[in-house]
Amino acid sequence: MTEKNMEKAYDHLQTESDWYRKWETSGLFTPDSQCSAIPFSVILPPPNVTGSLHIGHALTLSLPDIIVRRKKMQGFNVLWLPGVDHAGIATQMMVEKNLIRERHLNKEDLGREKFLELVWEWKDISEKKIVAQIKKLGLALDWSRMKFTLSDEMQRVVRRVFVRLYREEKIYQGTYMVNRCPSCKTVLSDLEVEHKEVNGRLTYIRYPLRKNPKKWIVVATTRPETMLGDVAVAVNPNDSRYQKMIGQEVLLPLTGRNIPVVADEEVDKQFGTGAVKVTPAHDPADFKIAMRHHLEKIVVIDELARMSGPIPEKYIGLDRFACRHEVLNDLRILGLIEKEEEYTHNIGHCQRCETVVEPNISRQWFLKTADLARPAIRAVMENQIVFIPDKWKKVYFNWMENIQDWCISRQLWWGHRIPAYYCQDCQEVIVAEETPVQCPTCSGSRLIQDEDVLDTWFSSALWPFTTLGWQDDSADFKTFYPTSIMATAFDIIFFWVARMIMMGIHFGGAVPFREVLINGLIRDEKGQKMSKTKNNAVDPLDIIQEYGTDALRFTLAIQAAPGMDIALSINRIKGYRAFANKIWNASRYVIMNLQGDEDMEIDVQKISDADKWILQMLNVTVEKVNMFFDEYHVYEAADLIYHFIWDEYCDWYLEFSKSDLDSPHTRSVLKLTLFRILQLLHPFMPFISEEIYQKIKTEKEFLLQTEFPAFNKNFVFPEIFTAVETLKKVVNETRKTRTENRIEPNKKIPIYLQCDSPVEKKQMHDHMKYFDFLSRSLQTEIVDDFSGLAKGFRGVSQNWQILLPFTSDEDRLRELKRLRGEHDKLGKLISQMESKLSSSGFADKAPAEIIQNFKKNLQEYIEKKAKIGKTIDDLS
RNA sequence: GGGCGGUUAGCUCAGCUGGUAGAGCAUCGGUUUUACACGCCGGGUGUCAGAGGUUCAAACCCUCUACCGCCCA
Repeated sequence: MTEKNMEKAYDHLQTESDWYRKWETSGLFTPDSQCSAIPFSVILPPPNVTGSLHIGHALTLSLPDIIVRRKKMQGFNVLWLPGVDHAGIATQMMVEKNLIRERHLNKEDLGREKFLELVWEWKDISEKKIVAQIKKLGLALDWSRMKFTLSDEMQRVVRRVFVRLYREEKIYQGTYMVNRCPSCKTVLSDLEVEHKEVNGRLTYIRYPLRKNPKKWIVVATTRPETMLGDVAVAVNPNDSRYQKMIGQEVLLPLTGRNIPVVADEEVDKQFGTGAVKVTPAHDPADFKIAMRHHLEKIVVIDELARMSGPIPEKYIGLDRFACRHEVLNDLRILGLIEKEEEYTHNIGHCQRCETVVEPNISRQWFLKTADLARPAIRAVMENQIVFIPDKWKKVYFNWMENIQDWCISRQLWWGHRIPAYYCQDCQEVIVAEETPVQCPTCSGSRLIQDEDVLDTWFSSALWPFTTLGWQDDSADFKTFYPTSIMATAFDIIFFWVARMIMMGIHFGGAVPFREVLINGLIRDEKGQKMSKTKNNAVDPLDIIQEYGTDALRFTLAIQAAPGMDIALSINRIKGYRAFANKIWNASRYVIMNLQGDEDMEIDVQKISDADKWILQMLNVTVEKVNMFFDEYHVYEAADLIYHFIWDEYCDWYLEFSKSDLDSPHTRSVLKLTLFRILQLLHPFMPFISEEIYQKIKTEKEFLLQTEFPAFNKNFVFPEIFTAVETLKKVVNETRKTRTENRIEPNKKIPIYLQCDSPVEKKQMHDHMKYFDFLSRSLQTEIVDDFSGLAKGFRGVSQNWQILLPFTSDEDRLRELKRLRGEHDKLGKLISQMESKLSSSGFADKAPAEIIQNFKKNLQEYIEKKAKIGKTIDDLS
C-alpha cells in the first residue's frame, strides 16, 4: 500500500531532519571494496578548522555532490573522501587571540606543549561544527574515511615525504631574502603576500660626496628608515648624468659610514633621480644588486620590525614606522632632504593580518620547484588534466612558468614539525623520519629538533594520495588514485591545485585528478563580494533553516555556470522553495490518485496520446540532462529539469491526466514519470526526492540506489508528440483570445475550430476532451469553415483558426480594431522580410536551409495576413 | 608594468560551433477551477556599453575606446 496522506504544503524542516542519518547508518556513502564497477573518486581541499563553513563552501561542496550522486546512481564505485585542514597560521592566530582575550596570556606564557593542547581542543570543536554543517547540506561523503591534515598518520607521511625530498636535494636550507610578517611572527611564502596599492611619499635624500661634501647625489626612496642599512648607491651604467660618480664614495648621513656608488644594469633610469640607495638586507631587488657587487648586507630591522644592528643608539628599538619619522626629522635638520612628493605604489601585506610584510634575510627551508613544475605543466598541456572552464589553465601556466622556490618553514607551533635535528656538538644537520638518538657524525647525543613547522600547504600538496593510503601501498590507493574530479574556487588554484599536481605526479606516479572544476565566488544580490566587515555575508545554516537545503542547493546549482560568480538573492531562493512545494503538490496529486494496480512496465499499446507525449518529453529531457552532466554543465541540467517539471509535467501532463484517471495505464505512466522526476531531481534536491520516493518505493531502499534515468528507445512517438504540441498551442491561443476579450475565465462558452489539414483535424478530434477541459469549452465543434456561423473573436495558431462568438456589437468593434492593428503589423514585417530576400547576396550566398526556413516563415506570415484580411471584410 | 574577465529586459544573470534575443525575480491585468495562492491563466518590456571592420547575415569573430572587476609582479 502506498502512503497517501500528504500535507497540503511542503515542510522542508520535517523532511530534511532525518534522512541523512538513515543514509549514513545504511552505509550508503561508503564504496563497496568488492565492487568491480568503475571507480569514481573525489578528494577536495578540505575546509579548515578556523571556524565554520560559509556560503562559498556550500557552493564548492554542493556541485561535486550533485555530480557524485548521479555517478553513484549510474553504478560507479564512488568514493568522496571527507576531511578537515589544520590551517597553520590562521588557527594558531585565532587560538592566540582567544587566549589573550579570555585569560590575558600569551602563548609563550603557556609554553609550546600546553598551547598546542588548546589548539587541539579548538580543532575538535570546529571540526564538529563543520561536520554537522556538511551533513545539513546532505553531502554524500564517506565518513568512515575521514582524514585530518595533522593527524598522526599524516604527520608520519609528511615526515617521510620531507626526508625523501631532502635526499633528492629538492629540499634545502639556505639564507635568503624572505617575506616576514612581524605581527604573525613568521616568514611567509610569496603566495601569502598580497600586494595592495598604497598612497605613500617618495622622499629625495641628499647623500654628500666624500671628496666634496658640498656636492651630493640625490636618491629617492619610499622607506627612508632603511637608509641606516644602506651599503651603496646604484646608478644605471648607461646613465650619462652619473658617469663621473661611478666608483666614488658618498657619506651616508646619520651613520658616518662611507659607501660606494656602483653601476648596475637593473637600475631604472626613470625612477626618482635615477640613483637608488641599496639596502640589501631589506629589499629583494637590492639584495640582488648586493650579490652582484659583493656588498655587505647590514641588517637594521629585526624580526619584529624594530630597528636594530650597527646603527646610532637613538634609533635602536624603535618601530620601523616611528623610526621613519625620526630619520626624516633628523635629515631635515641637516638640510639633506631635497623634496618629497606623493607617490602611489604597491606594498606587500600579510594575507592573514594585513600587516605590511618586512623583507628579511634569514635561514629557512626551501623546496626547489623547477623540476617539479615541469611535468606538472606538461600534464595540463597534454590534457591529462583539464580545467573547466578552460581559461583557468592560462592562469595555471602563468604561475607555474614563473614559479619560484617555495619557502616552506614557518615560525609557528601549530603544524608539521620539521624533521631536522641539529647536533649540539658538531653542528651536523640530521634529517630523518624517526627521531635520532645519536649524531651519525660525532656520535654525540645532544640533538635538538628544528623549532619550525612546515607551511600548511606542504601537507595540502600531498592530500589526494596520502588520504588514500599511498604510504602503505593500500588497496584504496590502487583503486581510487588518480581521483576523478577536483572542484574548487579559483583562489585555490595555486595554494592547493597546482601543488597537488606537482606532488601527485612526483610521489603518486600520476596526475592526482583528471578534471578541475573551477566555480566562481558567491556575491550578494547586488554583486558585491561578501565579507564580515560589509556585513553582507550570509550563513548557509540560516538559509537552510528558512528555505531548506534542497532550495539552497538548487539555487546554487542552477546559477553555477562554470567559473561565473553567483549573485545570491533571497528572492531566487524563495523561488526554488516554491519549486519544492510545486514538486510536493504534483506528487501529492499523483499519489492521491494511485490505486495500487499500477505497473511501471509501460505497455505502449494501451496508453493515451498524452501519456506518449510526456514519455517522449521525458525521454528528450533525460537525454539532454545526461549530456549536460557529462560536460559538467550542471546548471543547464538543473534548468532543464526545472522547466520539464513545472512547464510540461505540471502545467500540461497532470492536467491532461485528469481526463484519463480511470485508466490504469495512465496511472502507471503517472507513477513512472513521477519516479523518473524524483531520480533526476535527487542529485540536486536529495531530501524532498527521497521523502516522496519512499511513498512510491520500488524494491530499492533508497533513491540513491536506483539507476539514474537514461534514454529509452521505446518511448519515441514523434507524430503523436507533434500533435499534442499543436493541441497545446491551440489551447494557448484560445486562452489568450478569451483573456484579451475579457471573457470571464470560468464561463463555459461554445468554441469553433477550423483547420485545412485532415490529419490534424483527426488528431484534434481524438484530443477533444483535453481541449474542452483546458480551454473551458461548453462544447467545441471542428468545422470546415466559419462562414455560416455567428460572428466572433478570432484567434490563429499555425494551421488552426479559432472562433469565439460575440455576445454584443461592442465585441465586434473591439475585435475589428485589434485585427486591423495586427494586419498592419504583419504587413510591415512581410515587406521587411521581402526586401531582405531580394537584397543582394542573401538569396545567393546564404545556405539553402536557412533560406528555405526564411521563405517558409514568410509564407506563413503572408497567409496569416490574408486570413486576417478576410476576417476583417467579414466583420465589417 | 604583465595577464585575464565583464558590460544583454526594472534587478540578478543565461545565450553551445555567427542565422531576427531567453530565464528567475519584479511588474501589470484576470482568477480562490476538486495537487498546489509557495498556486493558476494571460500581457508588456531590450539601439545586446560605444565606434569601426569582416560577412548575404554579428550579442557572438577582429580592431579601437570607455567604464567595472580580478590575478600576477
